[in-house]
Parts: sequence; structure tokens; C-alpha cells
Amino acid sequence: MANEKKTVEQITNRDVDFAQWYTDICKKADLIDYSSVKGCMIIRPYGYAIWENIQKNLDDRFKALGHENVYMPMFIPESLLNKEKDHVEGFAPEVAWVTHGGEEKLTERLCVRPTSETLFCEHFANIIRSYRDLPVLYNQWCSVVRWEKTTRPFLRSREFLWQEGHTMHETAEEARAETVQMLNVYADFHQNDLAIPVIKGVKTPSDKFAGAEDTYAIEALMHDGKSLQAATSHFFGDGFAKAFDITYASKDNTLKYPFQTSWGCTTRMIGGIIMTHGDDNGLVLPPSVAPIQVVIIPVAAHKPGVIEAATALYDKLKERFRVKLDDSDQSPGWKYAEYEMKGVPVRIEIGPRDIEAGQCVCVTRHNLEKAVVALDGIEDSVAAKLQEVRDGMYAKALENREKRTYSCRTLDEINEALEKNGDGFVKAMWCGEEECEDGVKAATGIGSRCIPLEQENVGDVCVCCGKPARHMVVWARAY
RNA sequence: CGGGAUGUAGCGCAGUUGGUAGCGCGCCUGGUUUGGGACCAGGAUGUCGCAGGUUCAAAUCCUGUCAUUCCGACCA
Repeated sequence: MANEKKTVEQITNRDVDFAQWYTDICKKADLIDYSSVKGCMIIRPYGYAIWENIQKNLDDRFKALGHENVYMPMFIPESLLNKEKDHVEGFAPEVAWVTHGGEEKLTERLCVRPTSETLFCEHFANIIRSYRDLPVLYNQWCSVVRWEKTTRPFLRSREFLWQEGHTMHETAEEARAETVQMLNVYADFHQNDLAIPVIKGVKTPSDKFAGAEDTYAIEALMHDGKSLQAATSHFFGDGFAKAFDITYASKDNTLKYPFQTSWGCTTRMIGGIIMTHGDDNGLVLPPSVAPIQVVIIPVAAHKPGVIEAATALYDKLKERFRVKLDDSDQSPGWKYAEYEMKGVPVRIEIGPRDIEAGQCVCVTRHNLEKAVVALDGIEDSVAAKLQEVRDGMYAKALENREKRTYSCRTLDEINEALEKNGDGFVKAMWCGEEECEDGVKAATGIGSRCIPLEQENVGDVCVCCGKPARHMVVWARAY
């Protein structure tokens, strides 16, 4: 009986069917539910709470750097979307159109924003007059719509939540510095808060954002060896400014075009958390964004003093941590499994034996190790445990990435490495020609992810054509 | 967008040659339990994804459609 029950609630083994495992976690950890429209997911309270924590953390970081939040409309008139040529070409195939208002056909159809560059540009043209108006440092939290063909929860949904920063600067240098600064914010957030190691790099020209001069990105390697673009930061130069006629009077009293950036990250990061840290027991959440950082489970709760001790513990911890006391009448074993599925970083068990001894049992989610901890000074012990979880998670993720990173000099070496060790990051040299980028993809199935900012010399010639190499590129299969 | 698979109770599934729907878990009530998904007894829950069609009769056969999922091509 017990076995049957376990089977019903169990998730697919991660290493047996990674895709199915991922989907199971999304549903069983109560992160999402499906709606009746393809690719549009319902983010449930537990999933949304993760997003809120991500938002809070990043929003504080943005504001500390002088950015202000704004809100733009969700509709873009077709003529406005069409103003920048590369931009339209990039997004037109995947926008959703509004053609009617009530029963009446609109004279001009409106697209549901797939991104808001055009709206920001239209607005910037109206508000930027003088060099004194610069820089403009805006950000917006909203949802955007892209009519994807293949959809997956968090990783690729037709509507997704994100943040898009849009800034305007006097000089190209200043805008470029902003672009890199924000890339670093994302990288720091991923590594320190999400415990996800990332590679910072520049996209190859074929992989740039539609309308950007340079696209920077951070790439993270998931447990199955596929890469996830976790955030992007774009340097626009003055291309959009020219297309939208945004000018300002400079100090020398001449009209100039400002330089622009945009940068964003999405609910996709939640998918990244799942695929980087999750295991066969379910989700594993980084303490920094976990809706519940500590769960307290009273054991033998009916025995005198147990609930009182658990409540006292809860009161002690709640000032410093997001803590939950589960005093429901489920069995302790059920609760252990439940909060493991939900990825709660630290679990505290407290029963009669512990109370007697003035201690509790502390279990860290990422390695399921149990430790006996004194109730005296428990706040600091829990803080240390949470740090231990974050560090352990990072180390584990980094170890997986190192294990799956291959330096290759030839296409054959790439195929051999992937064949032998499975998917991962391939470091290989590139001449800079798009034909060779395509050539690598055709010969090995992996694509260029980015040109890392930190370059290494893996060889002197292009892995594809053998001509002199210009960059070391990281290649991988991607989500 | 192409190829495969799947839609029956909240979840996992069964349902034979067409005859009007069942099992396990969960849920509710009562009791006993409680240190790794407890046990006993009783109870409630369904337009069989949706729309057409064939038939005296459709969960079952046919057509269409929507959604989920996997594999490719495209994209955060």
C-alpha cells in the first residue's frame, strides 16, 4: 500500500527522462498549472512567490544604480513597430495581433508587445530635449507575448513575465558601460543569489537581438548539459535613436543622437533554477529566493510541550527568515517528502527527545544531511545553514559544469566529446564567419552560445574552416 | 511548423466484439496513530477534452478541432 502511494506521487527520475522530470516538478511542486490557451501557464502562489523574491532582489539592485520603474502600454500600433527595420524583421513572425475593438475592426491593427523598445523610443523622443535630460534610466516589470510554436512551462511560454530596462546616454562609452554593468548585475544575482554559475559573453552577430549593435548574455549550463540563456543586455548604439528621431541638444549646442541600452530577464530563470539544482526528490531552491527558507516540523506533536517548543522556535526565527511551522496533522514522513518536493532549503525537526536535550534536527535540502543543532543560538545556526545550502548548491552546479565543459580543436573532437561525455559546453575557436557557425551546427548539432568576455586560447585556427581564429566561442545545445 | 504519443473523478490509470462508467491514491466524517509519504470504518465526487457524424444505442467507430507531452526546425 505504502509503495503504491509512493509510486503515484513520485516524479520521473531525472536521469531517465529529464524533460518529463522537469514537467513533473513544475506541476508537483505546485509552481504552475496549465490554462486552456496553449503556452499560457498559470503561475500558482508558490511559483509566483519565487518570482516575487526574484523581483524584489533585482528591483533593489536596479534602483540602487539609479533606475526608475515605469509602465508602458501593452499595445503597439503596427506603424510604430515597423519603424526600426531589423527589429520588425526579428519580431514580426511571433507577435499576436489585436484587430478588433468589440465588434468594430480597427483601422490599424495593434500588436501585443513582444518587447517594448518601440514604445520607449516613441516616449524618449518626446521627453529628451537636452543633455541635461540624460541619462534616462528606466525599467519596467510587465508581461510580454511571443507566439511561440513549441512551448514549455517557464522556459518558453507565449506570455511571460519579465523586466526590461531601457536607458539613454550621451555617449556610446557611457551606454556601453551601462550594458556591461547590467550584465554584471545579472551575473552576480545568478551566482550569489541563485547559486547558478554563468558565463558572461557577447552573442555572435547572427544571434544578436533584433536591432542591437551588441548583445551580451549570461549562459548557464543545466544539469542535462544543455545551455540556458539566463539574461541579456544590449548595446543599441544610436540605431533606434535615428529610426525614432530621438535627439538632444548637447553642451556645444548641436543636435545629437543619444546612445541606448536595453536589458532583461524573465520567469525563465525559474526554469533555470529547476534544471540547475533540482533532483529526484524534487525542487531545490536557493535560500535567497525560496518562499519558505525554513520549515519547522513538530514530531509527535500530540505529546506535551512539542507544539509549544515548535511555536517558540517559529517565533524566534520568523524575524530573520521566511519560516513556516507545519502543525497540520499529516505524518512527519509525509511532510518531509512534501517540503523536499517544494525545495525548502532547511528543515527543522523538533520532537520530545530534542526538547529534552535542548536541540533540534536540521536537514539541508541540497544534500539531505541531518545535523543536531542546539536551540540556543538557533538563529545564527540557521543563517549558517542557509549559507551552507547556497554554497553547496553553487559548488554542485559548478562541478557539473566543469565536468561537462570540453575544449576541442576539431569538429571530430567535438562529436567525440559529446558522444562520450554527453551534452555540455564546448570551447572551440572560431574565425568569425557565419558559414563556420552554421558549419559547426550542421556537423555537431551544437550552436554558438556566446563569445566569453574571458577568452582562452584553445587553438589558433577556426574549428570549422582551419583559417586563423578570432575568438574562443562557447558552443552548446540550448533551451 | 513537421513526425510520434496521450486526453475517462483532484492525481495515476482500467474500461473486452459499441449496450449508458470502474479501481487505487487523494478528499470528507469518526476513531486510533505520529522520529521518512500511518491504519480502520463509513461517505462524496464524472457533460469520458470539445464539435460534428454513423447507429435503436458511442468513452468505444469516423471526421474535424483544442490541449498536453516527446523528437526535430525557429525563438527569452
